[in-house]
Amino acid sequence: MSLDSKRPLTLRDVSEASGVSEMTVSRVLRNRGDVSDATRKRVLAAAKELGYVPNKIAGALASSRVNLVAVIIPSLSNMVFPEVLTGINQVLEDTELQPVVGVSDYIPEKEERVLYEMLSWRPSGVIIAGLEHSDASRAMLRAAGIPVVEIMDTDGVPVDAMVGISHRRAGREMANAILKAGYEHIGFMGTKMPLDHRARKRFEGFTEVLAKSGIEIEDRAFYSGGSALAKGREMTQEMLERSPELDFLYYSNDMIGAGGLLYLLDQGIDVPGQIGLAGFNGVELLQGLPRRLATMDACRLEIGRRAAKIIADRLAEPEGAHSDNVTLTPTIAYGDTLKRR
Amino acid sequence: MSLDSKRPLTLRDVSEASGVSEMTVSRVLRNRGDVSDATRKRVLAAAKELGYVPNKIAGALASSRVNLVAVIIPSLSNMVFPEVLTGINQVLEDTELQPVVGVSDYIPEKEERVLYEMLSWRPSGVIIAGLEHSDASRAMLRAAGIPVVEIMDTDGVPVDAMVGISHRRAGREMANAILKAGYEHIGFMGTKMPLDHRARKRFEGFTEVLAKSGIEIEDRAFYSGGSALAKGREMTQEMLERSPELDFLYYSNDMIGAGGLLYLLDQGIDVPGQIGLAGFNGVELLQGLPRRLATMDACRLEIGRRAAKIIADRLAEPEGAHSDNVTLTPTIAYGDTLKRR
DNA sequence: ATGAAAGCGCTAACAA
DNA sequence: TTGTTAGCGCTTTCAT
Repeated sequence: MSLDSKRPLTLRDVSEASGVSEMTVSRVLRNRGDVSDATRKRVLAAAKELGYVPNKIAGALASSRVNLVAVIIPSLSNMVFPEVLTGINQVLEDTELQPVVGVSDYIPEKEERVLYEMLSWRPSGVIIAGLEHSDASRAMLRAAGIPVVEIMDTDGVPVDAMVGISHRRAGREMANAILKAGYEHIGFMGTKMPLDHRARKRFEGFTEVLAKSGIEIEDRAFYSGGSALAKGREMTQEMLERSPELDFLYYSNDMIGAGGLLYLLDQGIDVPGQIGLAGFNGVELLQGLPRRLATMDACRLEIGRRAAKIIADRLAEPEGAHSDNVTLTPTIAYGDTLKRR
Repeated sequence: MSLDSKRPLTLRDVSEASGVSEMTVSRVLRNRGDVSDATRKRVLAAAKELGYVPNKIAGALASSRVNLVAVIIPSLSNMVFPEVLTGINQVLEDTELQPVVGVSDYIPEKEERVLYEMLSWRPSGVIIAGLEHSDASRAMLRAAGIPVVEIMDTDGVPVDAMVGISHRRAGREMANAILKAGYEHIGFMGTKMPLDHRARKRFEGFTEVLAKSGIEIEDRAFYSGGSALAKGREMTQEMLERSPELDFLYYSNDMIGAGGLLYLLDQGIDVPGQIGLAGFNGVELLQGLPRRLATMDACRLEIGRRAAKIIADRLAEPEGAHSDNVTLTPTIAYGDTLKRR
């Protein structure tokens, strides 16, 4: 039974309850140094009996070691970032490190605030989405003196390390595949997110390749808010009514692409004969659709794993001359909505 | 420019750079007490110039105040918990409080570990999913001496406060609606998760009502892993081949329900005439489907908001005789897959 | 194998 | 308005 005092328990309480010095209690609780089996047992018993929970704040201050890894991502509400977190978790679970997640909502100022807030807890490392940050944020990252891994994107220069894919290249490859398949009248749909740099880069790579063949995007639409699947449906209908000549629709993410696909199937339109479709991300959801949408994997899980690995390795071996820039190269999944060749 | 030393900056550095005592610097940085405008400016300038980031660890230890709220949820990989987090965030954003998320993967031992880990940072409050926890977890929650809100479920006794819906009632209501609509041969599909107590309670409520009408579930199937949409598809096909007499399928979540719906539409089966369908959660995704699946909202956003509100209020006003048990009552969304009456 | 002393970087409480 | 003095609860370091 625990004493029902209001004051949280301290090492001292355990020390008194077990008749052992605070120092020894501390050693037992951290499995450090030599402690006789007898005292170890007494201490453990006392701690459990009291229901003692160590105070990491005091511990961290004294040891100036904090096993926290700050993870900053733009959003939790599309499946992509949770999957990155899963990857990070998988790797950190085998270490002492604990991820702590902050969300920036794609807003640089908010990212800056969140970063500041997290750095003030003196984490051992930072994993942060994207290569674009405010000057202040970049300065903080550099000044923190801890491993920093920028993830998702490799089209740019990292503060320290980076793990991701080239979204520009992803856009280019999809454009090439589409042209090779013979499509010529292309529409684009995406999110209304000027600050989603990865979507922007994909788009840039995409149009760049089209331009080389003298082709331009013939119609485009952007949405914000609401159910992506429903928006994909609506936007597709509207776009095809507006631009019936289109023979290919490129979506900036799989969810709206799936919405478009469902709409076209509803309408009995021949996919990919009459109209081809492609999305981006390789979300699991697509497996359950009546046809598999063409897409490109964003390597989310792997990115999370590699990033966490870099942090863990650096902390374990602070010496090594680390140059950790990992570019993963996803390939196109043609599915059933993009003619092959 | 910051001095490129390896040692992190301290208040003392700012104090020296600005020629003001540490105490006054501290006051400026926290907007506390009276500080002349002149010194305030000097301090702020010095801090910015150096790129000082306060050390919350030291601050928290000294003040024994930590504006962290521990949030413990079973998973990030279905849309339900991220949405709860959104609600929590919305409310906490207007306060000093910061949510910190831990994931238990539906495993009590892991929940216990995560809780222990989080409590060791001495948060100001805890929001934790579910009412079922290990004895040790419950003991920790009680002993922590901070506000604890158990969320999602209200079928049980909370340690302190709770916010959620009655899943048993949700199951009962759906069963009633199904019976009233005249369906009699019912199949059930769900996740293979003995530890998802909310799904279990819905199922219990569901079968309880059926039993009163002398009806039993005639077939059932459970899945784990993989794309829920795809699993819903497969399981539905298999079940109907096995049990062609079924005229209603009740799914434990909307994703597998959506998979089933897509399958039935593919097959040209009359929904809800020949077969009725219902899921659970009210996920946004359903809006984009060719037919709207019948479902019941889990009130995710509202649960998050109310829980955060309770924590914030208690901390603002530690006196009030709080008895915070909030039961939200979702209603059935009939959609297009459940006959009305 | 165990203990004592000092101090991590900050803030509460009081003094000037 | 500003500064001084004691810790917060632990761990480091050194002694025993």
